[in-house]
Amino acid sequence: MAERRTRADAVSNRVRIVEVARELLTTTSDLAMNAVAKAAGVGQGTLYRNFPTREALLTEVYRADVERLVASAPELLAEHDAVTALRMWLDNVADYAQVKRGVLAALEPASGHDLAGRAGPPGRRSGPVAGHAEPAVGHAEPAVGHADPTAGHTGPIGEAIDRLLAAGRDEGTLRADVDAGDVLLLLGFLSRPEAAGRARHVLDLILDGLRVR
Amino acid sequence: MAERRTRADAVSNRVRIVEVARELLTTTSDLAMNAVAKAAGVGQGTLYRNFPTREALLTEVYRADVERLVASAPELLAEHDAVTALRMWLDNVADYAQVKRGVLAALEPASGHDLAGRAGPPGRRSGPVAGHAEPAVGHAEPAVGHADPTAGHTGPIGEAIDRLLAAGRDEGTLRADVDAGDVLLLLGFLSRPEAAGRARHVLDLILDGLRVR
DNA sequence: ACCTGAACACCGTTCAAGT
DNA sequence: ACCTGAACACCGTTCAAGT
Repeated sequence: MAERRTRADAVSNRVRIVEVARELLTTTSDLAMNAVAKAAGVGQGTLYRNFPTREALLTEVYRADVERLVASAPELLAEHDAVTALRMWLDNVADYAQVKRGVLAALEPASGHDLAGRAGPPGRRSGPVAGHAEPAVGHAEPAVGHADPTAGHTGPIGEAIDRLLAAGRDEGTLRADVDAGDVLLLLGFLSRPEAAGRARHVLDLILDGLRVR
Repeated sequence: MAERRTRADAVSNRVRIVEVARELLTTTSDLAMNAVAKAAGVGQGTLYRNFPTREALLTEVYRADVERLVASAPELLAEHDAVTALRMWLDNVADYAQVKRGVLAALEPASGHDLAGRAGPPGRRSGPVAGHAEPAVGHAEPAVGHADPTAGHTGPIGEAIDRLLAAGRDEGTLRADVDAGDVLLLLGFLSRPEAAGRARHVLDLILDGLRVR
């Protein structure tokens, strides 16, 4: 008797939200939550129940792309040496960042709003403030303030990178003191608009720094 | 008869705004304009006349630090080879980014809001939308869409970097195909909170990529 | 079980009116 | 000449009330 079927309208709402969001992102890269709700023809509450954070929504929007990207890493490793595979994979990421204008940008931490208090006397103040769902690509759990031990769960993208790095380490062609977190930090430049024409070139520099001398 | 003295209250307002902003930035890294005006005890209009954009305000807040940073480049070059000088200079930048939490972050493009229209029937709609003053550090004039020719006026920081790069090029120790824009893009990682413990290490990787093999 | 939309607490920015 | 602050057009997020 468990596993009750979700209502049909609920399902269609969810997919419509994602579709609309994807479409809006081709134009705006900003993605105002209110705008998504309006464009999808649902109340804000519906939007928020389905996607408690903007990250959650973006994760869903780009899920297929991220999976493709992740899946390509072992495929490239099967046919090329690690350095070449890494290079090709990074080019894929760059292309992806190019096309999906603002994906990486949209997934950025969203800054402030975590000061807990605001000291507001009037109003609601009930649930937890928000709480960062896992981002689809790059930069997981900042754990603000203290450097977290166990360092790095960086999500599926991070695992793909680690696979490429490990292969290079085994070959002796990539530095052993580099992990996915380092690479993700370096890749952050792709989210900047100034990276437009230079992505390839900067990737050259990065890759050069990752190789053993 | 030109050069009329500015009113005393105007002057004190301006310096108070900057002081207050600097202080707020030690706590928040967010810097809401309204909050600055309130804390400084001035109307929003006064704030905006003095600093038409958030960048303009931040530039003023960090002017002294930026100048120090820029001035240190030739000093380092006088006493060390180019690679060492660059390395030390980058360490300085990292320290700076560490202490002034959110400087680089605060100076980021601020994303969207440039779609000109919004198609709003009611309301004002008068002056130009905004217009990006020059940032104090990193990433000048995106010129969204087209890769601008003449590539790179990257401000004083960019010039300091170019000086360091040129020295290395002359020595034959730094790659000739790298410019300040590349380095600024790579340095962007410093603005991410995840860079906290790893800044030095990632700088190692970057520097390695900049050296001739 | 799911939905809507008013309501709250914020933003940035402008501009009429004051001194 | 400079200032204030109300006002406008947005945000994100929550929650009472509906179906």
